Parts: sequence; C-alpha cells; structure tokens
Amino acid sequence: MAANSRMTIATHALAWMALAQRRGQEVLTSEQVAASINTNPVIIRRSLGDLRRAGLVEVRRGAGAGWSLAREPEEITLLEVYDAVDAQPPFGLHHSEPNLECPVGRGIRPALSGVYGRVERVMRRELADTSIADVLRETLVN
Amino acid sequence: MAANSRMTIATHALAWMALAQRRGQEVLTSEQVAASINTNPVIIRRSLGDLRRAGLVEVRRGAGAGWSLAREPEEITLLEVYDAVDAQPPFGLHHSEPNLECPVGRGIRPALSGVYGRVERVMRRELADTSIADVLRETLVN
DNA sequence: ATGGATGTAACAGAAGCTGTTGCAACAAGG
DNA sequence: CCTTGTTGCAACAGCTTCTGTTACATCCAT
Repeated sequence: MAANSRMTIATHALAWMALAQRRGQEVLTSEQVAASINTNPVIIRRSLGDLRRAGLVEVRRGAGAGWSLAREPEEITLLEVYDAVDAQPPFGLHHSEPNLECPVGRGIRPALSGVYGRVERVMRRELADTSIADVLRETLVN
Repeated sequence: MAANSRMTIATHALAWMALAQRRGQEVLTSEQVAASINTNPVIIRRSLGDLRRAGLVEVRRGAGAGWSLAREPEEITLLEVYDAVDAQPPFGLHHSEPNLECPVGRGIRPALSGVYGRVERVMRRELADTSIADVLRETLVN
C-alpha cells in the first residue's frame, strides 16, 4: 500500500521531540528520532525538513547538531503538520478531461470541487483542533 | 499522480445515469457512460460493479443490457459511493512497527487512530449530506 | 442460434512512497 | 586549521496502486 504515512511519521517525530524536551533534552539528531519511529534517518531528515520549511522545528548543523521544536507543543496543530507534509488530498478529479459535449461532463468538475472543498474544510477544522501536546498526552495514557 | 479519481468516476457515472433517467432513458451501457467520462468502458464496468455490489445500481446482462439506478438520485448519498468504491483513507499508520521500547513508540498508534478516526467521522458526515441529486443540480447550474 | 452486452483476468505504463547508499556542505571544538 | 559528527540532497531500487488496454468467456433477449 502506498498509504500516506508521512503525516504519521511527522506527528510521531514531533511528539517524541516534545517528550524529550520535557525531559530536558532539547536537541535530537535524526538518528535518535529514527530510533523511536524505527526507520531510516534519511526518512526523518526528509520529514523534519518539511517541518522546518513550515517553521515548526529548527535545525542546527555541524558537529553536535540536531533538531528542536520551534514552538511549544501546545501551539503546533496537526493542521500545520498536514500542510507541512503536503499530503495528497483525499479525492482527485478526472485524469483526462470529461466529454464537454455532455451536460454532465461539462459541469461535473466545478460541482465536485465544491463537494471536495467542503470535505477538506471539515477535515482541516478537525485537524486544527488537535495539538502535538494533545497527541503526546493521549500517547502517554497507555 | 496516483490521485484517487475513483470517487469522481463513480459520482460522475451516477449523475449521468440520473440525468438520462430523467430524460426517459432508464438503461445505459458501459460504453455510453464511458463516453461522458471520456475513458475506457472497462473502467466503467469496474466502477459500476463496485456500485452494484453496494446496491446502488442494477445491471441487466445479455443483449440490450445495461445499467440503471437502483434508487432515486435523492436517496443515494456520496457517503454510500465512498464506501462502495472503497477509497483509501486519507492517512495511514506506520509501515513498520515503531520502537516499543520508547514510550512514544508504544502509545502513538492508538493515539493517532483516535485522531484519524475523528477526521474520518467528520468527512463521512459531510459526504452523507450530499446526494447524487444534489451533485446533478450543482452540475447543471453552469 | 445469434448478437450485443457484461465480468474478469492479464498485462503495460506511469506515478508515488519507503528505504538505502553515497557524498558534499557545514560548524563546533580542540 | 583540522577533525569529527551531523545535516542536505541526489540517485536508485523495490514495492504498490492506479489507469488504461486487450482478450475472451459468460450471459440472455430476440
């Protein structure tokens, strides 16, 4: 499955960084983050690179370098993560243009864009309601 | 892009069948449906096959065969179409199991499942609020 | 029987994602 | 200045999914 796990990877990384920060370790290397997620450090650097471009994390290069949160975990929402990782939208329109001779073929794309837009909007609202701090709290319950 | 257009294909087919029905043509062949969507009839047979298994359309085989709506367009919601085409959920969990030695690795999956479940729920509610008749009306406005 | 339609398998091509290797760029600390 | 540890990034392989196509068996109204 090509199931998009980028949202999961990024959120996991942020939650783990938030916990480390709370324990006094402000800076983590991509290798340390990768160890928790159980994947390759390059995957993490790609993911954290997205988050850096979105202003959610900061990076220090050179020896003794690593990653840290750019904001408090309470103030990073999953919507920002969603936008940062640039996940594919749940629905796509036609690959090839429909038949414009047909009244349905002519009007279906704006009609569907409207529906898909409403779906995207409620999704985003829900994501905006959850912060990394929320995820971390829920994670540590178990 | 592997953007899932299956939802779009199925909804387009149903809207077109609803318009044809209103015009007095109850039965359409996969070729006639394909002509509006501008794709291959086999794609349509696959899509309509999904909808048939979900009870949204009916098929007659043999000569002079074809497809017709199993219910009024007002009573087919996009949520039913969504379930029928079995689209992939917007987010997936980790491909490989996270590190269970880490407190975040241990608890992150149920925590994320909760969030993703809430997102899915609001998406479904929105899709349930739109019928094929709504889509057709919106389509013919233009 | 025949002809027109569906059902479905098999395959090709394109695209995306994860994972891996390799190496340049960079900066802290001696 | 040099060493060392780390990020940035390109390139590639393997896997999966999706669309599109061909081919053919199956079905059934006439």
